[in-house]
Amino acid sequence: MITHKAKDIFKDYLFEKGLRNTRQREEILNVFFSADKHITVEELFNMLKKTVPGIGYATVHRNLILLCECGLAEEIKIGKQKSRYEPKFGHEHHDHLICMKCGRFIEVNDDKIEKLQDKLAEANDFSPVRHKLEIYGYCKECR
Amino acid sequence: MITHKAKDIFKDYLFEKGLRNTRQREEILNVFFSADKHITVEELFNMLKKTVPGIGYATVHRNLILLCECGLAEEIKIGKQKSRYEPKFGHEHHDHLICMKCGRFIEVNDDKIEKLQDKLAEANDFSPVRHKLEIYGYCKECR
DNA sequence: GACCATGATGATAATGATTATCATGAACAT
DNA sequence: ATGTTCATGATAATCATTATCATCATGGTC
Ligand SMILES: [Mn+2]
Ligand SMILES: [Mn+2]
Ligand SMILES: [Zn+2]
Ligand SMILES: [Zn+2]
Repeated sequence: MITHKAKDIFKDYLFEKGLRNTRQREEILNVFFSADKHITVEELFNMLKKTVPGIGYATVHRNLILLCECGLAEEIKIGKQKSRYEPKFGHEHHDHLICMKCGRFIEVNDDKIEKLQDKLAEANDFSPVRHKLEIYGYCKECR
Repeated sequence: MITHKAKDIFKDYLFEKGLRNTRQREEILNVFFSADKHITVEELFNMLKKTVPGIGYATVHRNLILLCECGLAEEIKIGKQKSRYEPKFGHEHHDHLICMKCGRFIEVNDDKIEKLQDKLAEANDFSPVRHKLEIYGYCKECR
């Protein structure tokens, strides 16, 4: 269920930037968070057509970008697949185990790895900002 | 300098698959390995036009895929950038530190991280096959 | 060397996700 | 209620990648 908190974050962001509340934006937020998975623009667009007939593909796309900007979503690009967006409210940083058969994403986190990454960057005179760790293989059901 | 070994690997692969040696294939291999960096199809295409006038873009693209198939190259996709290909002959597995300003790739490797990744996968009933670790930030010259 | 089957090439078009454009409609401060 | 300006939705543009296809070239055979 989508908390009021996420809605507030979005509304505050819109206000700050001088942007407007719209029926579409409300529904995009609702459906995106209720889906609660790594979703493509197209998938979200198709879901939204039921609640907001006539909604445009570009509107969904534009607002996913907006959600990313205010930290409520994150774009995930895997190889050549189309972009996916994951809800980020209340989600800590995590990495992904990606099943090469069924496509399932398992979200994981390992503090030791995170720390070693920082050390590795440091050792190369590199200031890390963010990182992406994806492990491809086969999940329990698929191996 | 490109060793005979890489050429042999390529030729053996072509023979196995019933494919043919061509002037274009020879030059693509030569130029790709002498460039020795993460290169796009377009960049390689432009370099090749000097040695093989009239060479086609599609030919370069097709043969980079071929080089990947026989293990002499690896495709690197970073976000929405166009695909890059890196020579893999004699290269061990490594990860990348990617400068968000100048675009430089620093190749790194950390055994501890590699081992922890396997443990992490194991702990999630996941059989890892390969992985991708990219750390984005700023290099020595750009921070 | 000539011949032939078939893969390779290069020009071009198709594809498809993403992004831009623009006329019209809607939000919201006054 | 009005006006300004942003948002929307339809549509087109973009652009890397991939497919198509007529023609050429390779490598095996005689
Ligand atoms: Mn991580
Ligand atoms: Mn690694
Ligand atoms: Zn699976
Ligand atoms: Zn740099």
